Amino acid sequence: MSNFGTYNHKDIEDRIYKYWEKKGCFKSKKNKNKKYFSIVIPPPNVTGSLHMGHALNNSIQDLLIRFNRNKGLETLWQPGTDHAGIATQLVVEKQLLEKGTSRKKLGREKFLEEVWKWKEKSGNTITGQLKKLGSSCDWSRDRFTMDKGLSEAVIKVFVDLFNKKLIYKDLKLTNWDTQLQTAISDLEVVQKETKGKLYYIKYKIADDDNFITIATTRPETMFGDTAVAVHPSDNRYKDLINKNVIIPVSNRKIKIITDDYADPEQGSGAVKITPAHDFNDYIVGKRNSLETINILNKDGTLNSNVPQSYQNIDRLVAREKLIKELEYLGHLEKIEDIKHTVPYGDRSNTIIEPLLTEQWFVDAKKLAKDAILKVKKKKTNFFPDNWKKTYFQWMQNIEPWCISRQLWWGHQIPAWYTDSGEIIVAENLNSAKKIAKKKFKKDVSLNQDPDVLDTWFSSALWPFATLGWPDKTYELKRFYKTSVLVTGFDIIFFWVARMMMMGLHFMKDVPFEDVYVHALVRDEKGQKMSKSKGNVIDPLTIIDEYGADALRFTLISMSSPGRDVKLSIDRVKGYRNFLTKIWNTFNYCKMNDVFKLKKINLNKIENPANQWIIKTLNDYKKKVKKNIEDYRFDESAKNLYLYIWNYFCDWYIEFSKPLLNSNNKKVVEETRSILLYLQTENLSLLHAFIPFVTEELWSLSGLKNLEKTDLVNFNFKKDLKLKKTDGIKEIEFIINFISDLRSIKSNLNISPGSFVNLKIKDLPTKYQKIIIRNDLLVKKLGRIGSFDIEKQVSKTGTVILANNKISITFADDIDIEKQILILENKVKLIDNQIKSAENKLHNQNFIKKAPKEVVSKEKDLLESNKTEYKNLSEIILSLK
RNA sequence: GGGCGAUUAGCUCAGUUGGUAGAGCAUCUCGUUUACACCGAGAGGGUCGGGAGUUCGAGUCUCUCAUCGCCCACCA
Repeated sequence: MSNFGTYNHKDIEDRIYKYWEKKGCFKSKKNKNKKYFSIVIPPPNVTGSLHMGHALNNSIQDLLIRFNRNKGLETLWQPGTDHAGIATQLVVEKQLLEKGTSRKKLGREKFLEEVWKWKEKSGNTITGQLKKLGSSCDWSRDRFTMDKGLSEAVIKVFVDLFNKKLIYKDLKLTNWDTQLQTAISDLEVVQKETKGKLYYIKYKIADDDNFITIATTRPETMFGDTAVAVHPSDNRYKDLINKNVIIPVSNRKIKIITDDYADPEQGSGAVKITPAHDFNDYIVGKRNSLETINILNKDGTLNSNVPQSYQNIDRLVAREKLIKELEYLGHLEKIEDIKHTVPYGDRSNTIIEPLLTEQWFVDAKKLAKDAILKVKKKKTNFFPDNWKKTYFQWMQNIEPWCISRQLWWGHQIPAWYTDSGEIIVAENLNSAKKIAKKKFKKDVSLNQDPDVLDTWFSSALWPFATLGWPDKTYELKRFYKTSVLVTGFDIIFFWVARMMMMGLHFMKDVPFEDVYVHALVRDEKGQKMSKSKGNVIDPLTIIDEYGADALRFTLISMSSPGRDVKLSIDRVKGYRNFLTKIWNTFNYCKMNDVFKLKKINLNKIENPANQWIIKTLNDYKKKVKKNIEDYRFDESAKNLYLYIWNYFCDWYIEFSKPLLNSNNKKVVEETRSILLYLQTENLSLLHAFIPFVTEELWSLSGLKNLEKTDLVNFNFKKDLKLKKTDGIKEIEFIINFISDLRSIKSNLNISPGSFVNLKIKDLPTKYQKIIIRNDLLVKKLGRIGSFDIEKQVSKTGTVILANNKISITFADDIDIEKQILILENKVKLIDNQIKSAENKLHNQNFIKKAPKEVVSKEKDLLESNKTEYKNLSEIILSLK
């Protein structure tokens, strides 16, 4: 076959991935270079499936990993998945419900068996999808937050922090999800703006006929009231202080107290205090030694602390019932419509209740100190930099982290209780027993805490636990701290901050040097993708239609710092076209026997075009590499695209055609070698962005045999140093010349394909020589029949080419009028520029204060503009 | 209430110490020439959200206003 056919990603991607995996191409290869490069993957939910956010996140990571692998560094991309406690438990519970059974019916042990089954069944989905994307993780090191090693690490960390009093158990008001019936952390609560009602309720003063009015959005909690507070300086209520009021319906007596918390401006100025069901009231209650009365069951129904007729009714139903009764009893003063925010659980999407429960907490404030300090000292850097502000703001105001969850799926808390309620924390039952025996001097029966840990607790250990901690493995020594963490901003608090705290505490070093924070992927209109809106673009659909390479290149080129990625299919299509273009350059090379060469033979490069393309390649290679190192992936993709399409394809391949066709054997051989070299370089530079198509072309073209390695494990070549550079400027001139000529032809409505004859006047000898030396290129690309250098200029076709007057003899009739018009417009533009430059140069302040280079540049510009103005004016005159 | 960000061509976005505004897509015109029509050549299109200031000079720095987005906190 004379070429490689057409690019079709479907024939390539899966096959190539299997090849890489089978050959173990992603395993890190030990070397003595001090530098290394490592990334731990943000573990996706084990039962999840790939969405655009993952696709972006992993495209970037793979770009970095492959790039550094090609740089020859010892490289590790540590993969793994997360057990996603709540999410996974919910999924399995839903399945059980469909089967007519439930978690509770099965019991803990059986239920966990079901979850493990589901994990085994669906756990490979996300991994398979990451592979489809081309992710070059070292899968032989695949980890799971609930695997044996990680579970042991989790337990060890818990015990250690407990012993250092950085983990403790406390009875506190915590966010309670009444549907999932578990505590959740502050971060898992989302505040939603809601339309609500503000109820004004009259409480009767005891031993008096007067009333005091309190305002509340949650009247049902009045059964838990233990005081009414007014501001000490609020004269309206001066006489009522320390009097008792009677809670309607329940008829319980509570006291009117003073507290600064009561705001005279809000509501009626008197506020009910319900310490067991409101975070502010809880503090007020503590301050005033008030009783706390819990009125809620774990499922959100009212408990036995409320009047009988309200017991076991859901709080929201009870609210309606109570309002009716209050109205009937004459205690309801008025109802106002208000907007306020209501806390919702991020998983269950139900209203969260503050509830007094015993939970386990991490003393985050202490751990945060070092985590703040190390970022201030730039031991870890954020990209873009301003995310560190967000990080600081949160870390400096950090609250105790509630880590216990009343779930079954997760790491069970390694705490045991004696019958008398003593707590023993140990790594397992046996050591707990030993500790207990020592402590109590006898065998005692122990029951393990039924709760599990927040999933983020195990995720926080990810950067060192996956590398083998607490064992002192080679990988832990070699790859911690990791080079960079690639993540979305939505989990800076959930994950990044906590990894910093844990990493610093247990490893005494930051978990990553850099944190690259990427944006959210939105649809092309900038809307968040969501199932309900129906605007979700599934990466797998895109991969199927356009290929993973096209998707990767799109996402990378669109990820500019600090901006959301607005994904459009058109963009993907455009980059798929780019891949086809690359493919076709290989067909071109194949047709010209480039790949028959046994080796690249380049010493002194003689031909100007060949010198020029090597210079261009070197320039862009430098740019692209720097862009990647600066985390400017958008720029790197842009420069690569520009180099390949606009320089390599549009100019160099076109130049190479007449060169390969020439009779000069030396030129032909040199050009072939250059093409072979360029394609080697092109593929190696492109590989990290678009691994599949590049690896395929590498092998098809025979570069694999020539370089004796797969592209994935190829090390970048050193730049080819040019020994002769005299041709570079020549080609720059020729490109200008040809561009101008094409533009003129188009302006004159001359068909781009037709040949013209040129007569050149006033052309400095320097340029004459350039044109003569490169006449093959000029003639071919400029579609020029002949050119003569002469003194006489025919009136009809004088134009400016590359700043020189040149007359053209055209075969066809030409539209002189149009050309005159265009030239006149150009003259106007130049005239404006001349005026502006003259103004500047007449300005003494400019001359004095502007840097010399700027002034001299301005002078040069003025001169060249004046020349062009003169030339153009003459030509216009001659044409008329 | 506190913080962060955005506003540049019809659309999506670049524009890194202040020095004559760029790309891709879309549009229009022309075109089959050693790869590629998923292509080539050319062209049109912007008072850089409004206002003020600093400066010889502002898309870029400062202030202010407007609109939009996000995060945190509060909410009787």
